[in-house]
This record gives sequence, C-alpha cells and structure tokens, in this order.
Amino acid sequence: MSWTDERVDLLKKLWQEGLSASQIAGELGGVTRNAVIGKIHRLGLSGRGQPTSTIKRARRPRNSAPVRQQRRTVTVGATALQAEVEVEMEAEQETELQPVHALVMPISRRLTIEKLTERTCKWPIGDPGDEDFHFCGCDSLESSPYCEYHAGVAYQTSDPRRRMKRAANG
DNA sequence: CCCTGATTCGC
DNA sequence: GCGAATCAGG
Repeated sequence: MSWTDERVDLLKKLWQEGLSASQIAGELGGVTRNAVIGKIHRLGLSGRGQPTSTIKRARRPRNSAPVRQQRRTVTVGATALQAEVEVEMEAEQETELQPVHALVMPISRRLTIEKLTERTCKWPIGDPGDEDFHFCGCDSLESSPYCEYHAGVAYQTSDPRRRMKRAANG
C-alpha cells in the first residue's frame, strides 16, 4: 500500500481525532503503526497534545554493531518492593473506580477490525444494525470479553453478592 | 506483557 | 519518502 491522498487524508483525520497509531494502522489496513507514526512525523503533525516524551535520546548506530541489547530493566530498588507497589496501586484503582462516564469515548471511537480482539471490551453500545452501533473497546480483563466495568455490569444480574460489594465500595 | 509515541537510518 | 527496528516510557 502507498500513501495516496485519500489515505493520507484519513490518516490526518484519525490522528487529529486522537486515535492511536496502531488503531489508525488497523483502520487504514496494509500498514503498521510504525508506518503511521513515520508518516505522521513526515507530515509534521507529531506531538498531539503531550502523549509521552519530551526526552532526548542519544542516536545510536544501527549498521555496524549488532548493539548489545542492554535491556534496561533497571529495577532500582528491590523487586519485592516493586511488586508491592504495583499491588497497592491496583488496589487503589479498584477502590476509586466507579463512573459509567469514565467509559464514554471522548470521540467516535468505533471499533472496526484489528483492535476488537482478545483484550478489547466487546460490550455492545447502541442497537445492532444501527449505524452508530459499536463496541466499548476498552481494555478487557483477561479471560473476559469485557472491560472491568462492563464485566461488573454483566455479573450484577447473576451475582447478587457482587452487586452488594460494588454498592458498598462505590 | 501489553501498550504508547519518537527516532534513526537502510532502503 | 518509506517504515522496520529500536528506543523510552506508561
């Protein structure tokens, strides 16, 4: 595939709408997210708001040396401690999670192919067959077709205890 | 591990 | 110009 005017146009549009590079790649088809990002840069529209970075990396030769893959798993402190922190953070998130509004897509993120797979929430939104019918698309839990919130919704009807627990928490 | 965008550079 | 490989970070 090449960057035709239409494809570039769609690329710009989706990028401006806030879709991630991989999602755009999936939308366009025939390109990888790297290709998308590369094009974004060439078009000079990189830096949407402030995703990540503002960092400066030292350039590094690619051809000559195979380059020792110094996988930086810096683990500054103790691994055990790091694990603890993670658990704590997760617990916090769970406690603070609640709003239905938080699941609302900021933009028309209608899921098409690609991303709608194993780890994306397949909770239907809208009427099937309707033009605006789409899926939640949030990160889904492992071994679950739905995201955290929608999984909870699904279980509410079948598990009263879960409902009570949720009510107590939030 | 999953993901994100950023950058380099051989093609 | 293109994009894979690589990088830094969440």
